[in-house]
Amino acid sequence: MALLDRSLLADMPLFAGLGPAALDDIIAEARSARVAKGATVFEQDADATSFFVLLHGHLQVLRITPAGAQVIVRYVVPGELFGIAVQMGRATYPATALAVVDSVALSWSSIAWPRMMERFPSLAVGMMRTLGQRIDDAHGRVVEMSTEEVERRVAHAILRLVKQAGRRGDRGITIDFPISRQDVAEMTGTTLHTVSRILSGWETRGLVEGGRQKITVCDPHRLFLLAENRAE
Amino acid sequence: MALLDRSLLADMPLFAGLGPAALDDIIAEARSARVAKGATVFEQDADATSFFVLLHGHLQVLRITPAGAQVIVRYVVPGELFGIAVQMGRATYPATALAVVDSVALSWSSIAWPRMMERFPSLAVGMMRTLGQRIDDAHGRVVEMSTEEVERRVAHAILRLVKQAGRRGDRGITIDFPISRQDVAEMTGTTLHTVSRILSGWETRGLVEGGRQKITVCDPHRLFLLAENRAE
DNA sequence: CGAATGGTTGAATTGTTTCAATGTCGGTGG
DNA sequence: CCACCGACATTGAAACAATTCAACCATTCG
Repeated sequence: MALLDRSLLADMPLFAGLGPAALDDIIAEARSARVAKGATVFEQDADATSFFVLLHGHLQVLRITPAGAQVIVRYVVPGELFGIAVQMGRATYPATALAVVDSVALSWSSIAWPRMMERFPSLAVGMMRTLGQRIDDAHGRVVEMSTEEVERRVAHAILRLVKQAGRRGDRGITIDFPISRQDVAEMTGTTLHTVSRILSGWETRGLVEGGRQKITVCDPHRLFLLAENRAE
Repeated sequence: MALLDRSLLADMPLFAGLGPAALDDIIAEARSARVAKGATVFEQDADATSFFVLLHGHLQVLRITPAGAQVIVRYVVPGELFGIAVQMGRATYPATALAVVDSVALSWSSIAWPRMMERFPSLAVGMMRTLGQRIDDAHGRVVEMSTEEVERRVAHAILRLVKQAGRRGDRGITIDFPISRQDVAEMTGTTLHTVSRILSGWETRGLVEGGRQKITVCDPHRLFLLAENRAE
């Protein structure tokens, strides 16, 4: 495997403002690990022994309710932090991180965090920004679920995924990892049946193109208008 | 008005671990302000010039959508931080804070925060804890809205309010500030009609007692079972 | 090739909203 | 002090969006 290099961290918001020497110090403490598709990096309620940065691949972060229902909290894309339970003052992970494709992550021991933060106080600022961003996203989702009906929620979810992980193709922009109707349902609080009907409807109207665990958005602008409920 | 005293901050998680001298320093920079019932402390999208601690009273934090729908993000109870947009790396407040009863808040200038944090690094840790708690709450709510039907969401919301702001009376535990059916609807993503029907139903069964802008929980345990969907 | 996983689509059902009407409480002003 | 107005609440009936139930098809993979 290639040697770990500070360039991996250089353009992450959390590490912005740190010099090369600092980045070298920080990366010297990191370990990297492969995660096979379908494997978990950590599981809900397990001891939060590490925190992570995704280098390669895509993860689902999901919560499972006592009743057994799954909810996808977010998708992690390369360059993002995840598993930051310690920083949140928690002893255990609040959710499970599952690789949806073969992935690679960098990890640091949780107990290293206080020391890192002491040496580089800007890490605390960056972490608060990250946490703040997550709060904002989560509140945005609460607002969405409170005020919008299913079709528009699905439209917003798809557009978010396209933005994060869209790959341009000749028929439109495709979400760059396998995603099932069930997954979309678990992101939007509905059933796979409803998602299937909605996507079929859109396909008829030329907005998207479906496929097994695949979604291609052919007309992002019209989908956006639909999501915002402005005419159509 | 009474002089500001460090004891106001002493038992807040954010300031835990700071000595008397530090608390004196911090409170010396604070200003206090009365907020009349119905007035706002700050409004959504306004410049985040200050951050706050509630000393007395109760606030609603609400988001308004472009379409005009309101969603109550949370209720602020005495001792809690609010308006911490700067710490989240934002220039503007993401929501509006509205006093539901006459209230008193302590405030600090946003520009004082970096200096405070530099002098007392434990503030950063405490703030990350607070932010983490908010993320957890918000995700919990997303899960709830994704997986539970309205009646149980309303039950959970009422139980949370009772826990935060319940006042023991002879007929049960009453929520200690005026709260309408519409408010409960805006917390749970439903309509005031549905909330009214649900509360009426509960009243018939002896679980709660209603009233104008008033909710008294007579049988918290049975309401809890209903919220958890375990028998009834 | 067979089994498993993912997807589609009709039909029936249901929880919730929408529409509408009416009632009640509390404060304000004549 | 009482009348009236506005805000809050209740409750029926109709409409509807989404779920549930069910059957079936397609694709992938071992």
